[in-house]
Amino acid sequence: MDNPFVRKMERHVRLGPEDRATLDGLARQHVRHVAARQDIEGQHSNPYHAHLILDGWACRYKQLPDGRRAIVALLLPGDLCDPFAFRRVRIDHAIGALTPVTVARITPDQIGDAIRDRPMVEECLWRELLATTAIHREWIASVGRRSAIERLAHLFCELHLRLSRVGLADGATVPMPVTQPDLADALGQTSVHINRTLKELRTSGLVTLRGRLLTIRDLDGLMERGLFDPTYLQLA
Amino acid sequence: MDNPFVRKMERHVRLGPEDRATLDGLARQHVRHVAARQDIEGQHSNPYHAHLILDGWACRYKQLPDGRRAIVALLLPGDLCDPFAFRRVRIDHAIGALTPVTVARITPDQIGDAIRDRPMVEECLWRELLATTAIHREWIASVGRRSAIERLAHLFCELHLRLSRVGLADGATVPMPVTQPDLADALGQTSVHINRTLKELRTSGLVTLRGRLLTIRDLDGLMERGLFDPTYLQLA
DNA sequence: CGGGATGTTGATGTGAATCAACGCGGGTGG
DNA sequence: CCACCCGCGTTGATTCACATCAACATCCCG
Repeated sequence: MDNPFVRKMERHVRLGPEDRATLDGLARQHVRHVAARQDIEGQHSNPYHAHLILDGWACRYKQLPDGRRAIVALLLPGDLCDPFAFRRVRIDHAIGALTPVTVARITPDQIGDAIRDRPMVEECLWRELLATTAIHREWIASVGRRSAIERLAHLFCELHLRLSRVGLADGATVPMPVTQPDLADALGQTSVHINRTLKELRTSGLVTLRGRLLTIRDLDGLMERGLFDPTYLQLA
Repeated sequence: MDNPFVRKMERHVRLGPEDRATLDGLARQHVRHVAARQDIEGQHSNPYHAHLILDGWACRYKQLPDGRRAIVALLLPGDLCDPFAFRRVRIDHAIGALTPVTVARITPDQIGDAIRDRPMVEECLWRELLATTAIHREWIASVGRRSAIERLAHLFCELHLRLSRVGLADGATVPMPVTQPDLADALGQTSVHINRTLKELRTSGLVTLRGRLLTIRDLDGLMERGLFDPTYLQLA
């Protein structure tokens, strides 16, 4: 009865009890565990199932021929790995677990049935995809035009907000179970420079990051530092 | 009877004559002209209409508080400016004309009716949105992990392919009606550096750019230089 | 036939990458 | 249970890709 996807969707659309039950049913069958650093979907695969993240963090990433890795999205509990799976398209990137991950595997048929029974489910899929594109656009702007410290501050604000929506933020403290090399590949930098930037955020009293927990000491200051405007995440 | 959106969609889905007529009808009413450098939608606006680009180039962009501009997408003929308009969401970015642009204005009702009459229309909207996200991801990888020359080469390959799909490429020659400052804001660089990079692509015999026309002298070489893998655009 | 936007080139500056070294911690195998 | 070791975090020295600053050429439009 407690599904991070439902928790997130309830912020945007009005779900009746049957809608909630249907969405919840989708996430109950075929629960699977994936170890950290394992792929959930390989690059250029043609996924048959959709996956909903129930616990843990994953990422979409592209591996360039010479080994460089670009993380193009972070997937948190409540996020759909493959909102396109039921369209049977070949994906252009891999999906990898950054931590141990629990996912629910959903077949195209299940989604089709759910949509037929409860049209609101399709509305949820649209919302989810629109939110994804909004986040993508913000990342493009970040990597293209924000400085190192602005990028990191912006990402922390984004993650704080996204985790709050699914009930995973404990006030100003949020889990941050990724390594500095992971952050580097997500922000288009090196882990060395992430480390220095992190230090700068710490010494300015904005955040502390210890033991895979991020504590935001000054949210307003952090938002200002990252030029963070939360409207893009509130597709309501 | 000649609509760039239809031309693009026919590469992905099988359209019957009625589908084609319906899609074409959407693009026939309320054709509007927008001058270069005018906004089609303002940042943070809450668009009521969807706009389909019939002619000219536009872009999605975000203006940072201090004036920096990030172009997060290029919109070519056949692209939908607001695949989300009929979901009534507030947008998080502006849409601006880069050249004089002709757009078709479409109301949510028209889209709703079209979907009800011809379910294939909704399929087309899904495809369009999925293609958009794939391009977004490629841009994130570009700006994050590709060098200046790789980025520019990659963008030229992308535009060549996208323009070909709507019949706007004349062999290896494609229109490129944007300024170097525009390219700079799209690739996260400065116009000065775009200029030098362009020179490098020219002296390596890969492309020439003159009079708003890009000629690709060596497509294979350009694709290699840009680490370009076209699968992401072929969501078929 | 101007004049402002755009393109081009050179000189110089700098933010972030690279290279390198070392501490630390947690997992693993002997 | 301990020793090892590999990945991660941290810091300093150096390099480099790209930004910035500046000057001038060129194009296009009115």
